[in-house]
Amino acid sequence: MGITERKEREKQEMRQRIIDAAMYMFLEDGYNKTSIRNIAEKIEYSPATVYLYFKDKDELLYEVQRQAFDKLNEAFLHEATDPDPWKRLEQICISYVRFGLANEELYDLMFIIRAPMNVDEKIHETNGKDCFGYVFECLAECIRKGLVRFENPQLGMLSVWAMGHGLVSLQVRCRLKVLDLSDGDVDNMLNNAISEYLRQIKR
Amino acid sequence: MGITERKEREKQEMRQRIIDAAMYMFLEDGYNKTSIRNIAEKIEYSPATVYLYFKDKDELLYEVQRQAFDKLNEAFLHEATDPDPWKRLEQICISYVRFGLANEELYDLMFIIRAPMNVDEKIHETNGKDCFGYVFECLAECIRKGLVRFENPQLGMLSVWAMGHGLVSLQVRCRLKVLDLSDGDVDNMLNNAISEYLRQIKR
DNA sequence: TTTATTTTCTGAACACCGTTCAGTTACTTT
DNA sequence: AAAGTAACTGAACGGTGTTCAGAAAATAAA
Repeated sequence: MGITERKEREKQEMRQRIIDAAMYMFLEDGYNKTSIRNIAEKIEYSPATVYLYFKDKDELLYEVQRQAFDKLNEAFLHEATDPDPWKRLEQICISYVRFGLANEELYDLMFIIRAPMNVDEKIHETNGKDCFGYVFECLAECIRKGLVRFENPQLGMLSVWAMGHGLVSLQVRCRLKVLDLSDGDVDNMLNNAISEYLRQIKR
Repeated sequence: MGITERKEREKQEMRQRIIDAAMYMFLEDGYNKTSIRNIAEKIEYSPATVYLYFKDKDELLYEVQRQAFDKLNEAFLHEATDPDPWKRLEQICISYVRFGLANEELYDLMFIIRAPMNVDEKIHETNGKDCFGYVFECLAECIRKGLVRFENPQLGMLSVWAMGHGLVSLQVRCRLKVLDLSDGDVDNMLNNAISEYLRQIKR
């Protein structure tokens, strides 16, 4: 009988509607300023209903995060496709920084926010794994072909990621104001910094 | 008459007592989990009293942050004193990362947390300015003496800072779990990453 | 010393938050 | 139509940052 299937489908649809509303609100106001009540209001349900589909706010955030990582992965698959691994690495770095600066709230809940990483150990084995793998594979190939001044791919990965994340997160959290630059100059500076770094790690 | 002076002194003492309690609680439980009520309880005053000395929670955080930056500056003045600017830069980087990893909650409210940077534009002109200046001066000297593969001191500053901050903040916010390393290995990896980076920017 | 004034402090409240649960409503099965 | 199940909600709990009228304490004036 198709009735249970329809029910299941409806359940998933409801779940997705909540996720979409959460995504919308998180992007609009950020994670902390968005309440379950806000999300419930947006989909015209009671706040309690949200808890029939998600254990708590963190689990909801986790689902939004998953979709955010899909979005970053998509960016990689569109903007970082050069067959030459070194050029691809360059594209990845530029793509990563661009993504972070263009989607500050999304970047925040992917890489900065505290919450969801404490939910469950196994979350790290899924969320963001594709993105990580894509970069790691590229970097490993660069190392194998001697295109880069790293020997250990894990160490290289850490270094590249730290630079990208450092640039984005300092900007996203307004710490670059001490540099006393105009808005356009900051963007330039960030791009220059990533280019400079790439030049430095190139063999 | 010394009575107004004593009053003023007492007011400052009270202020400091609140700051100390806040610092203690922030370090213990982090900024978000610490409430004004907790802080008030610690000093055995009513929550409302806190608001006689601080406009809001952010202003209180701002004062704690100021003392945190003093602490980092002290670390620099103790651990990064080599007369050779390049060696001093190395010491600064190592000192910075060590400080971040050893004082996660402090690092959090200095460089990661969102709140206090929105309080007032002029805050950035004071908090952390000393630390920033210390690093900047050192880097500028390195550039003047051609010890480093940078030309623009601002760009170099951004790069060095981004790397240091990237390493610390990824670790502090548990994003390095994807690397699948044991705790000791992470520490090693972070140290190696900073050494590797220094090698790469050295002329 | 007693009264008046100023300073310091607090209890209670406001509007929010995440979360739970008894009880209502809507749907499905008999 | 009645019984049973699934979906939903109103109201509450204990928490949050913050405000404010009024109590308490310290100082000044009489």
